[in-house]
Amino acid sequence: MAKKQLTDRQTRMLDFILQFSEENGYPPSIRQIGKNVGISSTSVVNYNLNRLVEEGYLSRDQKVSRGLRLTEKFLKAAEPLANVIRIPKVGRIFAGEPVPLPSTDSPIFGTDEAIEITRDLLSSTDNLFALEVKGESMIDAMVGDGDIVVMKRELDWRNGDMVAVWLRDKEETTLKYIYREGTRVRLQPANPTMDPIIIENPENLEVQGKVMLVVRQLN
Amino acid sequence: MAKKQLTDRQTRMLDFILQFSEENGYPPSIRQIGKNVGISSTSVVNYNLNRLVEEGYLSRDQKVSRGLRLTEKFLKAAEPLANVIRIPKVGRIFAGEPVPLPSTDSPIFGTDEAIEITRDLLSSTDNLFALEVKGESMIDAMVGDGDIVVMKRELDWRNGDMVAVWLRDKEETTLKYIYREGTRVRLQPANPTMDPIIIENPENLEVQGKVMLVVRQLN
DNA sequence: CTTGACATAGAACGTATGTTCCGCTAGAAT
DNA sequence: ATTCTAGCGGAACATACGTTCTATGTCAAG
Repeated sequence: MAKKQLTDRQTRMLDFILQFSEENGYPPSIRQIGKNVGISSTSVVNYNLNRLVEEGYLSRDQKVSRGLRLTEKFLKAAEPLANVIRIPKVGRIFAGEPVPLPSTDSPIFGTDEAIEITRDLLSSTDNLFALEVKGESMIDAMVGDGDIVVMKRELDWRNGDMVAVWLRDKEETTLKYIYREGTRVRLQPANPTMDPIIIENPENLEVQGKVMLVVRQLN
Repeated sequence: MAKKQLTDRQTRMLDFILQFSEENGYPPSIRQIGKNVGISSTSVVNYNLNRLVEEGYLSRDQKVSRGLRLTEKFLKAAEPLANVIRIPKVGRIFAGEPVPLPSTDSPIFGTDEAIEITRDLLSSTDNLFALEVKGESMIDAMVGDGDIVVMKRELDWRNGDMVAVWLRDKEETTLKYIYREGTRVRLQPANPTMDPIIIENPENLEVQGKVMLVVRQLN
C-alpha cells in the first residue's frame, strides 16, 4: 500500500467515478471516464485505474465492463462518516460481581450481540462496550432493571465522571459520580436525595469503566 | 404503472439484481442474470427486464452494459428501511407544566432540533417526539435532569405502559407506569422503593403520551 | 550523454454484452 | 376450429468495452 500523492487526474477520476455511480446506479466505463476527465486514450485511463487500485482507492474486476468499485478507504474519506456505530454487548452488570469487560484482543465482530447507536449521542466512539443492567441494585444511579449502559474502557478518570467501580471490601459493583478529594475518593449517587460514599483507602476501589450513555427501552 | 403480479422469475431477478449489486458494487449483466435465475436465453432475460421496467421496478439505459438500476419503489419495498430515524425535539418537560405536544399538523421537518435514534431501539416509529427533562422532579421515574425521553403521541394506553400524565388537581406532570384498577387508576413509580399514587377520579388525569425510550448522555 | 521509470497517446484486437429476429408452445379469446 | 397474445429458447448480429502493443515525451539518476 503505497501512500503516494495522487495526481490531479487521478483525483478527478475518483470524483467522477463517485459522482457517476451515484447518478446512474452503476460505474462508468473506461471511455466515459476518459471523456470526462479529458483523456483521449483508453489505455491511459486503464493505466491510471490500475494506479488507483495499487493505492487502494478502488478495486477492479478484470474483463468485466464497468467492473470497478470504490474501496471503503476512499468512501470513508469522502463520506462525512457513517452516523451509526455498533457497540458490542458483552454481558450483564449487577451489584454482586465486577463488570464483565471485553477481552482486549477481541475484535468488534465475533460478538454476535450488539446495539446500534447514532454517533451524535456519544462524545467518543473508541473502546465502547455495552452492558445490560440486571436487577434493581443500581437504583441510586437512576438505572433500573433492563437498562443498557454504554461504557468506555478507560484507565484514568476525571472528577465528575460517572464510572462503574468495584468495591473490593464490599465486593460490590456500583455506578457513581466520582470525585477525588485529597487522599480520599467520594462516590456520589446520581440521585441527589441519596448520600455519598466516602472511600478512605483508594486501594479498595477499582474503576472499571466510564459510563457514556444510559438507554432505557420501554415496551 | 401497471400493478400486475410479478411472475416467480421476475421476483427472483429482482432479488438477484439487488444481491449482486450489493456484493459487487455494480449491476449484473444480462447473461449473469440469466445464468443465476435459470434462463438460457438472453432474449428472455431482456424480455423480462423490459417487463419489470414497465411495472416500474427498475429503469434501464439502452445499449449500456449493466445499464440498469433499481427504482426507489422497489428499494423501499425490499430494504428493511433506513435504520436511523429523526425525532423532533419539541421542548422540555418538568413537573410544573403539561407536556408540550407537537402541533399535529407540523411536519417532521421544519423542526430544526431533532435527535437521531437507531430504529432497533424502538418498537414503533410513528408519532414520536422527544423532550428534554428539566430538573429533578422526575426522580421517582428514575429520570434525571438532562435526560431525553422519547414519547409517542397516542390516545389510548394499556396496563403497564409508562406514560406522561398531567394531574389536573395537583397541576403536575409526572412519568409513571399506569394501571387501570376498576374505576380507579394506579400510577406506579418506576423506582420500586416508592409508593404508588391512586387516582380515584380518572377525570383528574390526562395522559399526554407514552414513554418509549429514555436516553441519558453522560459528558 | 545514456538509461530507466513514469506518464501519455493512438491504434488494433478480442470478447463481453445488449439487441434483434425467427420459431415454438400454451392458453385465452373469437 | 382459428386467431391472438404472453412467455420462452436459440442463434446471429452489432458494438460497447476492456486489453494489449507500440510509440513518444519528460525527467531524474547513473
